[in-house]
Amino acid sequence: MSATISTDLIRGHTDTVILNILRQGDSYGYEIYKRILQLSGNRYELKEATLYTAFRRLEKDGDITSYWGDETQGGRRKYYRITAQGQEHYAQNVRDWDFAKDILETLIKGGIGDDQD
Amino acid sequence: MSATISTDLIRGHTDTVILNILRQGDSYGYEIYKRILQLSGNRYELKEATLYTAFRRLEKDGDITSYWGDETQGGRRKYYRITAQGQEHYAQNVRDWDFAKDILETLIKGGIGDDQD
DNA sequence: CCCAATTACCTTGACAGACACAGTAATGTT
DNA sequence: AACATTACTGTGTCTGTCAAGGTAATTGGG
Repeated sequence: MSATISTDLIRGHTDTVILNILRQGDSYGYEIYKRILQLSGNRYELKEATLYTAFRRLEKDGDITSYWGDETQGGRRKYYRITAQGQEHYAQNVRDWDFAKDILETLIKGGIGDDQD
Repeated sequence: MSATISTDLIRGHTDTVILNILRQGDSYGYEIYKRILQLSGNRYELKEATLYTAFRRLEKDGDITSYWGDETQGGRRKYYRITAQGQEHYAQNVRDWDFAKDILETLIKGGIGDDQD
């Protein structure tokens, strides 16, 4: 892996990243893990512990549901599906991110004369 | 305050925000607190506990130094000054943010056909 | 002149998200 | 047979943020 993203820069975005992948169709843990690596060009690895912790959280909150795949042979797979509520939360999270991004830019790079409102 | 930024979206950026303000000149806690409110257009309030925690961390790490103001009368003020190392860390943090931002955009909004590398 | 608001600093304890580490179990490859 | 890979799970730890609490001086309004 080349340069990587620090933990704290991704923090709080994990759920949104997972919901975004599930918007494109049901998937399971290991596939999502691989997909995130691929989408980030090997620059961000969402650790498995973090991923499965997020699944519990999202399912408890009603943003996703899960079901076991019917692989009669081969490793069992637990599939996750985004719910209508999850779709709404995803959309809200994206709005929050777009909103926060601009303010962060100002706070991080802004200086004299950049006052708001 | 109108809409606000969630804690987790700002997490990990606190030090960078403080360093950015100190790049523009020495300052003290309460002034920095107010400045962040102002720069964000009242959309983000860095809590005092967080601010003073960050001062300890930054000073311990050598990114800032502190000295008491010489207000002979009036409330004492503890001023903070960014060090050369702090300047370097600030620059690196900004690079990290620019880098992470693009990847985050992809992970949050990207879909099929957005593969990297 | 008193009282409330503001300025200014600080500490402690708790919480939540991310992850290191450890484990289980099946399949595929050599 | 041995090893890598796929696939899922639990436990305990670390770190940044913040709620809640505290101290003390100054300023402005009634």
